[in-house]
Amino acid sequence: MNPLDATRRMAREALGEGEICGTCGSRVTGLCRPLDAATLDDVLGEAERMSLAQRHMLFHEGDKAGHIFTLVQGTAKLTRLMADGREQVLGFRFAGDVLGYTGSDRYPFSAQLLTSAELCRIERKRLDGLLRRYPALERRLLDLCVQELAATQEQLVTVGRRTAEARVAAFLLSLAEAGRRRHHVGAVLDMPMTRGDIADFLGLTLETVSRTLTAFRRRGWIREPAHGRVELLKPAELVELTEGGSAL
Amino acid sequence: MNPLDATRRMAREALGEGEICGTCGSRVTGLCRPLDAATLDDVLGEAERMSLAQRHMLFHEGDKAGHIFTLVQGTAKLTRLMADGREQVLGFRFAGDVLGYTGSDRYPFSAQLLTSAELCRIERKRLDGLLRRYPALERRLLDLCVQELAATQEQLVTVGRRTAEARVAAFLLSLAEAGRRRHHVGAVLDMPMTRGDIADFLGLTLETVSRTLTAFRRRGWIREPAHGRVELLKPAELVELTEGGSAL
DNA sequence: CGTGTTCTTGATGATCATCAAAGGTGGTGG
DNA sequence: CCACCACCTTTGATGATCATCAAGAACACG
Repeated sequence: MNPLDATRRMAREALGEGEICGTCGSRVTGLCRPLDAATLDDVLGEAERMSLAQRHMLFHEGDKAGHIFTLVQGTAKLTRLMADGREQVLGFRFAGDVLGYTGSDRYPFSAQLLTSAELCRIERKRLDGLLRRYPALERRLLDLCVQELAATQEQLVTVGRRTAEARVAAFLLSLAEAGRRRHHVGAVLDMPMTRGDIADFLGLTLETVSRTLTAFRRRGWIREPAHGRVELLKPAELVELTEGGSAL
Repeated sequence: MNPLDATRRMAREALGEGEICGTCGSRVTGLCRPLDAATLDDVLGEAERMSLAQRHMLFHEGDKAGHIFTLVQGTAKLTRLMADGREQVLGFRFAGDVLGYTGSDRYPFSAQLLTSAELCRIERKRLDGLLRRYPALERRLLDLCVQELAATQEQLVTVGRRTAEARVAAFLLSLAEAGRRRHHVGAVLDMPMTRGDIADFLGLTLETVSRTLTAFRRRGWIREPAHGRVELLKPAELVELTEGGSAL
């Protein structure tokens, strides 16, 4: 008997919004969130679950876009490489996010895990078939794309018009927001990215990011109880910095 | 007799890729590009054509998202306002582009015309009905969204990791690229945006943009035969600047 | 022709990058 | 279990890039 059958049956039965899904995610987020039982069953039949180690490259910029991933557990960064070797981080992705959907047949950026991760992937051409059969899936993809676009535009404002301190503050707040979306409990956030990653995200150098974080720490605005963890002690101050920032 | 009938009949007959469409665009681009005759007929029945003057605000950030627009003729800028009044230009939009599709019920940014313009708009709830009836439309919207996302990511690289000169060069090249997409003929490009607009797009000040453009002019890389016009005389040099730029 | 807006150009200085080096941290293998 | 090594982080000193302030020139509009 196919080991998937049990989990599929489970999925078909437990399908409330954000419910647990045995095969595709700890909660039904990712692609599958709004699907009805029959559709989900079908989608899961085409999907493949996997565990990968920290630093694994899911795909490289320019690779053939063979799969769409949904991150079940863990964190990843999306990056574009410049001609001279420096990189721009386009964004970070967390549990429940979908990665690698493209219009063209090549990935326009790279995706690398920052932590070990669980994920679920589906072949691009299988997905195309599913999209044809289930318009709800296409709608879901459109919603996700619109959200990503909004987040990227927000990031453009941050990088284009804010001071170094305001950028770091905005980053910390976005971490907290991402935690909230994942129903994260507790005040301490995971921050698995290095200062270099953060710098490449914010258009700064790692030295500036480091200096800014220690400044925040000294002001009592944040706390770093362990490596890869932060707590925002004074979110209001961070927000104010973000808003008032006289950048240019 | 409804004056639309004639144009609709025309549209139904002439429907090759990029063909002329009497009601919705000088060419069938925008939303309607990949639609078959019956669908197009239906969509056009729900749409409304209009001419607007330079500087007209199509909508403001935070407004109720009542319409989706496709720009038939002219240029617009999309902007987000910061708390202190400065603005970030998220992008420029040209003939054939679609504006104002959102996941939420409010526009997340403002749209203002830089030139007088012709456009075609459709009510949001009518569009929703059409999307339900015609999956091809939803697919089209998804493709457009993916393209916008890619463009915004590219802009993030420009603003985050390039020098002032490289940013201006990238902007000029993107203008040329946009011209190409619209089958623009001739070497001289329209550039209806002010130095201030360009600065707000690139995360610079208008003075820096001005200085950089005069520098390019003095090097013989560009020419401005009239206000609101540019010609790229040495695109290769601009590309090199864009690539080699040691920014941070 | 006058007025408001946009553009250009200059002088000055702040922010943040660059270069440099030392202190931590985690991981690996002996 | 400890020691070593690679990588990440912190902190300092210096300077370049680009913002800011300022004023005049060119242009568009009524």
